[in-house]
Amino acid sequence: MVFELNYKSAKPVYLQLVDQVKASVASGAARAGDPLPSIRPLAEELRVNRNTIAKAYTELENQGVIETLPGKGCFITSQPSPLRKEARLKLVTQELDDAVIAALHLQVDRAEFLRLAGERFESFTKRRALALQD
Amino acid sequence: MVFELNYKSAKPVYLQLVDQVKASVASGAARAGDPLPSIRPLAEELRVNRNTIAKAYTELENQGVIETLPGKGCFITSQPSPLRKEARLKLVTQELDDAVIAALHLQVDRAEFLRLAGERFESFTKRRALALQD
DNA sequence: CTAACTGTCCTAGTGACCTATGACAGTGAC
DNA sequence: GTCACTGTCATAGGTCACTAGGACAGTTAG
Repeated sequence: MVFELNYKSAKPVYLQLVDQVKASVASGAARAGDPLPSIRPLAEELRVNRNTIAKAYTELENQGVIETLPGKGCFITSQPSPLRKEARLKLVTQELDDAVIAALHLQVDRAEFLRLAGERFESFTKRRALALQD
Repeated sequence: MVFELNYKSAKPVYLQLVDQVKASVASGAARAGDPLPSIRPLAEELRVNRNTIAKAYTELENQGVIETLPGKGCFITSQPSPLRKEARLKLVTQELDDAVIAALHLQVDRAEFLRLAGERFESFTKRRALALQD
């Protein structure tokens, strides 16, 4: 797993890590059972404090993306979301609304928006399919 | 313009205001030339400090959503984004990637994702069309 | 057992955010 | 001109998220 941090960003480092782990899982780069990098070495590599990594892992565990085995490490979970379909659609809708608002402010029309949406979805699912071949 | 603030949210109040103004513009509820509420009365109504509203308006002006006429107030701009099409598509793509990642984590498949995307886009454009009738 | 690793808890410093207040400049009605 | 409005700036103080370093408990290899 390769992380890229933007220390100047308004988004806290630990949330950047959360997003990147979730993106890795979505793209298939990380699969159920895969271990996450150990906190201390990763902190040293990224030049941040151990607790920053630990906070990211705690957040990922709360979201059900990873699980912690005491003394052994953190691992990607096989994750069926426990939420009802209604609740899951609502969460995706909120993300889509942000994208729609951005599109309307940036003069991106409906056709182009939907083309991009399909393109990006397939970008992730194709990468996931490739990763599953290994 | 009606604002709803969540004081417990992790998102700063001034950014909540920025998002809501941008959403109003996207939905047509606010149109070019429309005045924004004056800083002092709005601050009193929302029970926040004047500076919090001022910070939101400053951010909106930086983003080109509104403009300030000294001594008169703040107004929605007729806003063609100055960015090149390439740059605008990149920004929308980033928003869409967030939505795709959420969808994949929440077991929302491609068809449903694209259906939602079209539905939400039209939700905004329909409201905008209705607002233009007035 | 020791040693080296795993994640976790506790305490503390920094800075963003919000608040409060006063003072300032530009506009328009009178 | 005065007065009431507009947004802006400077200052100061309080709160909390974020980050940092030390000490701790569980696991595994030797």
